[in-house]
This record gives sequence, structure tokens and C-alpha cells, in this order.
Amino acid sequence: MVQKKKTAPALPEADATSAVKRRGRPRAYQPDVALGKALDLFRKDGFAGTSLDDLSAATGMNRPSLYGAFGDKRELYIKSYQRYRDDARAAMVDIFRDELPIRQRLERIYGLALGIYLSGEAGPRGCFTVMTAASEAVFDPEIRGLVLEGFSEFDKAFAGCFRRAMEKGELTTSVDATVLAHLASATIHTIAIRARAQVPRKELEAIVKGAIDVMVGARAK
Amino acid sequence: MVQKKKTAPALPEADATSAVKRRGRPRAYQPDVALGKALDLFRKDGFAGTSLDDLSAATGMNRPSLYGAFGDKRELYIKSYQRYRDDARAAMVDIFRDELPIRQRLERIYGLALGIYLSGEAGPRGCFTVMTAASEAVFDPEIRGLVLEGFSEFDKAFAGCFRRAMEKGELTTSVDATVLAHLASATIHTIAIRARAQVPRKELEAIVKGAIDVMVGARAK
DNA sequence: CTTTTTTTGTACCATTTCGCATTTAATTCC
DNA sequence: GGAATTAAATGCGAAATGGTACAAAAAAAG
Repeated sequence: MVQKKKTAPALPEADATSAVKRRGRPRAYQPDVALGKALDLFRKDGFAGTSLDDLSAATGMNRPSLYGAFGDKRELYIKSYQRYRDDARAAMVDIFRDELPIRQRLERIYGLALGIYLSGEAGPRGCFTVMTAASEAVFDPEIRGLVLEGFSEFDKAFAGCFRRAMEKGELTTSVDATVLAHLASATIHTIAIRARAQVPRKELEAIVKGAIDVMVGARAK
Repeated sequence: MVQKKKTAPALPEADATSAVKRRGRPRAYQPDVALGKALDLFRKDGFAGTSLDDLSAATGMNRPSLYGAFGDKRELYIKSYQRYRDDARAAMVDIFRDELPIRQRLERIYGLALGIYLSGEAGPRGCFTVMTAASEAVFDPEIRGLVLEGFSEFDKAFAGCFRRAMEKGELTTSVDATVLAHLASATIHTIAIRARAQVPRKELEAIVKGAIDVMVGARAK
């Protein structure tokens, strides 16, 4: 605690504010990093299962600092969730935009999703949106709004994929793109839940493969 | 508290044990009823969100009695979950056994599921299996086992339906029954989760309808 | 060097939590 | 009616929790 980072005489943060020297005692933490740690904890144990002490230990910030930086526990949870969504979106956006054949697009999306859901040192962590939907979203309208936004974001992205595939003649137009999109989201949800219950990756991949086969209209194994 | 049920000189319980008079002070509660109340609470607030005081208030039993009857909180949760599964199974078993056309079977199954997931005075409660998978199943191997059992029970029941439909020539055999079953389960999961986030019934029914259309191979709206 | 500003670190508080020990009540058996 | 048995009711206690008050520390500004 003696030769610390020496505050930040040009710290590599993309923090919009305060590119110049701040006035008082310098922060001993990096907000981004701390938020990432908080997210990890929340994903592992959920809102109720994560105490401020846990968060304090994981971030290295003591409780009053946590408070000052992120607000109370609920606010920290919300910020963590937004961070999660931002990360996921950043990872997905390229794939959703790339002009790959529909099957490959879906394969890449699910591959990425599995990576996210199965990660975690203390066992797979599933999808934070799904976990939040099952818990906090019930009583907290603001959180619920975010979750619904998350669902709809996926639904729309999938629908766009299918619509594009239909335009390109890859897919029959006899099934509505929205219907396929909901099936695609359902597949996301089922693997998220099953991952959380430690269903092995192989099985999840098999589920994904089968779902893709049906969605792209494959009629043979 | 004076003219109570007079213990049980032929109480209408299917309790295997003690059909005859018990020895000491009679119970002031009916285990079945109390367990139902506990289940309601757990479904609403989850394990961590439900305190023993809440359970005590809801069941009318004080904490020591709860303890004596069901064990500690975790055991009570497990018993509640088993009760949930038993109830759901009892409600579903007829439909899964009836020899209806596949589409009608699926419609009835999902209708029932929606009824379960959307019920609850304080908002829809979703599927307890899914909720448990997202929370307790992560760290508790015994609970996880039950949840996996729940998933597999649904998978198998659906697979049986599809297999039967194929035998009867209602469905093409070009898609594996297991694949369709996983899609059917995925649809269960997605409506469970979305219900919990208060997606309106209409939307859920639309998702179900679309999924059924695809699963039974309907190629037109 | 002093003041001002911002953050850290310690300690504390009120509340809630789970679990149990003990006493009191209601019933059957003798 | 008295002993035995079973359950209810009260209440305690130790631990954890979310949140905050307050003083010490580290920097910039004057």
C-alpha cells in the first residue's frame, strides 16, 4: 500500500470526465475493474446471495467507497447488469452484422453464448438476463424494464437474421421470421438455464445443433 | 383455538402413517396445507428472499414447529419443490397419456403450463424448476439433481409425444423426436422466464403458437 | 505552509436472520 | 385423576446484513 499506482498522472482510462487532474485524494481503484468484479459476483450468487462484504472484498473497495462510487447495492446491481449487456452486445454485434450464411451465423452466435454462459471459475454462470428475470425483475419495475429490453434485443436481432436469410433465398418464407426468432431466443434461454444447472457442454451443443437444423429447415440429419 | 378440528378422528389426509389417534398434543396445522403455503412463498420470493418469519406467518406455524415438521429452511425448500413437481406432474400426466392429435396435445400442455406460470396474486410466478435452476441448483448438488430430473422428465415426455405422433403418421420422421422435444422444452423455458418478467399472456400464447406450428411442421400461417 | 477537496479506513448502529432452549398446553394411556 | 407424550408458544442469542458517521490521509490550490 506504499508504492501504489500513484493516483493517475495520465491513467489509461477512457473516462470521459476528468481527463485532467482531479482535486482531492486519488482513487485507489479503477471503476471499470471494480464493476467487472462486482458483475462476476452477482452473476455467481445473485443479488440476494451477494453481500456488501463480498463485494467489498472482491473489488478491494471498502463499503463506503463502494457507496460513493456506485450508490447502494441495488444501483450497483443495475450498473453491473448494464455492463453485462454492454459486453455481450459488443461481442455479438459483429456476428449479427456479418453477411454469413444463416446457419453459420447461428452457429457463431450460439457458440459465443455458450462461452458466456459456461464461463466462471466456480461453475457455469448462465445468462445474467435470465437470472435477473427470475429474481429481481419480479418486484423491481426498473430492472424488469431492462430485462425486457434484453429479451427484445435478442428477438429483434434474430428476426433480422432470418429476414435477411429469406431475402437472400436461403430460407423458405413460409414461416414467419418472428416465429423463428422466438425459437432462436427460446434456444438461448434453454441453454442458459441448463448451463446454470451444469448440463455438460456436449449436451448443450447437441441441443443447439438440433434447433439450428429445424430453424434453417434442414430435413435430414 | 378452542373448538378446533379435534385432532383427527379420521382426518381426510392420505397420510400413510398414523391413521389412528396420535399420542400427544394434536397438531394445529395440516402439513399439506402448510407446505402449499411455503411453496407459494418460495415461488414468489425464492429461497434467499424468503425468511423463516415469512414462512411462519404464511403457514401459521411458529418457527420451532416449522422445524419439527419439515426440518431447516433448505429441507423445507426441497420438500416444497417436490410438492411443486408432484402437483405439476399430476396435472400433466393425463394430457401426456391421452391419445390426442399432436397439435392438440401440445396446445393443452402449453395451456396448462401457462396457467401455472402466470398464476400468483402478486404477479406471475414462472416455473419453479427454472427459478431453482437459476439459483440454488448452482451450489447444492442435491437440489441440482432434482432440477435436472425435472428437465429430463419434460424432455422425455415431449419426446414420447413426438415419437407417438410419428408412429401414427402425423409427423414426418425426418426430424429426430429428441430434437423436437428439446425445442418443446425450450419453449417451456422461454415462456416460464418471460412470464416471470411479466410479458403479457397474449405474447406468450403467440410464442407458443408459433413454436407449435414449426414443431408439427405447419408450413403456412 | 495552510486551506480545500476528495477519498480512504475504522467503527458503529439498527435490523434481520436462522436456529434452538425452555416452558407451557393439549391430548392419550394407565 | 396422574403419568407420559407430543406439539405450541415464548423468547433468547449469535451472526450477518445494509447502511452511515466520522476521523485520518492524500492530493491540488492558494
